[in-house]
Amino acid sequence: MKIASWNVNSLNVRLPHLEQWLRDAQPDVVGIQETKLADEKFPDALLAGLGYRSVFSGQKTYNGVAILARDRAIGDVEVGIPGFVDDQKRVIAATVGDVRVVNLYVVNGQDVGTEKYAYKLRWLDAVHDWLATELAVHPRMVVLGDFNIAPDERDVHDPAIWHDAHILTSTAERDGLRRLQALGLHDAFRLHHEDAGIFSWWDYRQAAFRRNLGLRIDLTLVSDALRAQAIEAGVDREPRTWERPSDHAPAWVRLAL
DNA sequence: ATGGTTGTTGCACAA
Repeated sequence: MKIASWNVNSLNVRLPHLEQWLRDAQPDVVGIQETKLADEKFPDALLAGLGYRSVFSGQKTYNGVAILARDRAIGDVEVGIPGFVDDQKRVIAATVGDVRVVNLYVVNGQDVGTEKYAYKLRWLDAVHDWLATELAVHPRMVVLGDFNIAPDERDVHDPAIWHDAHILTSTAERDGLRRLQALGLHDAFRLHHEDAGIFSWWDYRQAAFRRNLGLRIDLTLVSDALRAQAIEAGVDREPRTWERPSDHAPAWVRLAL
């Protein structure tokens, strides 16, 4: 069972890339972020034609998340963080087979010290408390998404720029991610790779992709109960080479299920 | 990064 996460940065623009990538990569489950589509505009019929059921929670212009699944029903769909009032559509969870899939579009946070940064930290706290209770109900869980946090120095191209006072790498953000991991959620990529310099996002500016000036901020976390079954993980750089790409590449994990 | 690029019921703002 191959499970992937991809921030498509507008599903309207990237739908041809998504179609191509579904054919190439053959994922069983995909969490999509930044669809930027209201629910009535979501291309569920088109995706069904490609063999994927979909559930989604979106809004125009910003945010928007979805879960796609092939050959398996999608059940128990939950949208948002219970008890956390938020107009921004950043969270969707559902059960696929016997795996609980939680798809997160983590707040970017703009800059350390801003109001958006404070919202990011509050939001991470709320996700932490929610997932702590969810894991008790659904021990077989994959939490994936655009985390907008690079876990450690191996996940940034230049630690002198991306340091403890910088957005996406600040100490408080990394502590927030570590608290999630401490619930028993393991970065599947790091279960199989120790190397630095494997990234999932490259800024559109400064020819960052060509120069591999990136960060690894798109993650697939597997719960304790699934850890031994996470047999392979990686980032698929290829869609980032295509014409008019998303700034993110798909991150994936393969479970022996 | 005082820079730069992409996306949007766009023309400023989010990333």
